[in-house]
Amino acid sequence: MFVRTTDQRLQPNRLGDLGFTSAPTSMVKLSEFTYRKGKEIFGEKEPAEYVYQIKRGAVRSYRLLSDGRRQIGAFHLKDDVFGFENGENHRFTAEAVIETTVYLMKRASLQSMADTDAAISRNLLTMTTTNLEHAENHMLLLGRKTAIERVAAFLIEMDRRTGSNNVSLPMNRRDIADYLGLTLETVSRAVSRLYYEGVLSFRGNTQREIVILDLIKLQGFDPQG
Amino acid sequence: MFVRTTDQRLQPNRLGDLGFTSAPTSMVKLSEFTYRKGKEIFGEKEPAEYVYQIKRGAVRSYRLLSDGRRQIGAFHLKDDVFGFENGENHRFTAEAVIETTVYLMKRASLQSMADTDAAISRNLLTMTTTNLEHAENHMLLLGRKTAIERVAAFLIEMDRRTGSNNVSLPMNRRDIADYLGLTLETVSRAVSRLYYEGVLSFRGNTQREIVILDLIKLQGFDPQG
DNA sequence: CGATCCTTTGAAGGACGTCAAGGTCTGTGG
DNA sequence: CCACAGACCTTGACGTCCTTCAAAGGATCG
Repeated sequence: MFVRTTDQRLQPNRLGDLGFTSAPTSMVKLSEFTYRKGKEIFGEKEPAEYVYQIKRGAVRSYRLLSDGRRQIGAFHLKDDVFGFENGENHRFTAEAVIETTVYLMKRASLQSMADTDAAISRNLLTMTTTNLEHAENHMLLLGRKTAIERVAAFLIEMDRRTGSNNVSLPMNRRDIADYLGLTLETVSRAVSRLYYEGVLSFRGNTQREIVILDLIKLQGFDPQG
Repeated sequence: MFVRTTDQRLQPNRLGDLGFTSAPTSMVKLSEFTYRKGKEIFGEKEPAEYVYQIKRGAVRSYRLLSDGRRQIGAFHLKDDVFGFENGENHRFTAEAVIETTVYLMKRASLQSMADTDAAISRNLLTMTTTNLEHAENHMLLLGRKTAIERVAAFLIEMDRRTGSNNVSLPMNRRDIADYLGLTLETVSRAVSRLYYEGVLSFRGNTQREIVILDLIKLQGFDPQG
């Protein structure tokens, strides 16, 4: 039988209470914008003028080495907040993985709100801590897990974040590889192996629509803890 | 000639202004404690009762996989603050790398101080952001850098943090390896190579006392940026 | 000054990367 | 509706960087 946990507490960046959707609109001007697939939302080292929340779509945040090697630090999905910086500049480049609509908020407004509202200030700390926890987990993955373990961990993460065993991946194999510190071929081989082991199958006629058939067995591939 | 930057702004966790050393002692009870080499200061998932600042010594923070694979997330050196958690429990195990004396402060005291003092609250956010930036840099290293690049980056980091080209490493090769996502043999080979390339030499009769002879050349091994 | 820990170095193996080819899916224009 | 181009994915063969295994030479400390 198939068991699913519904615990959503670890969902990263879900912060409707940051002021994006619930704050008095009299205080905050809330606009939105749509980016086509592949378009850059902001670049590394650019001034951090806005904070974003995803209404629809998916975003990748990454850094590059001088020779083009890329490390994706996080994928941002529906409702996730991203682009918040404590300092002046962005530390990542953010791009739309697919067509993506975001809510925008001026960082300066958020800062001033935080100065007067201790609750918002605490939320900024909570949000940063959530990002830190994600990065800490990812360091363990990148430093010490094998290819199959990384791919399993990725699928488990996507399963948890979408809250469904029908995982629709917006990103391609190269994006996944650059998130997991692998090559796209190694990711492909790992997914194939999980398919042949009966852990997952594909839906429709694309390899991006994945059905987790056996979450317990999948978790057995990831030695977390 | 040998060039050195004196920019210390990125020094992680240096927070004398957190209340550890400069706050009115009438408000805060400040005690200290000494741990012998190898002793655990706190364990993963334990309640986060105290926040620590290093008076003397060095500390490693790490997480384990079930089969014993270890990822060290950070080394904490003199003046660094560590063990601060926004949540209830520690997310890492912390151990003294060598004999280490720390200042202790009750987390609850810090929390209550933050509630009344916005400056302290901002410092907590800044500290968490500093940790996040370090983790982000480390993800790039673990995901996309080669062995020699990782070791070079590590030596550059230690050089910067100690503010001296005479780097005295408190940790052994295994610790370095577990920080860099490598094996101790690979670290040893990389250090040897840098020695034979004239980038560094050793001081005294131990391999832990390293002299950076050519920081520019060393930086050439690390493709950061 | 002996026991233990740490580091280096060599040799061999393996996991993942690289290179290459072919298949599938999607969108577009005829 | 079909043809075609381009993007994406899989799979195989081979290469390589790092790990594993092993041994020997310091360094440290009782």
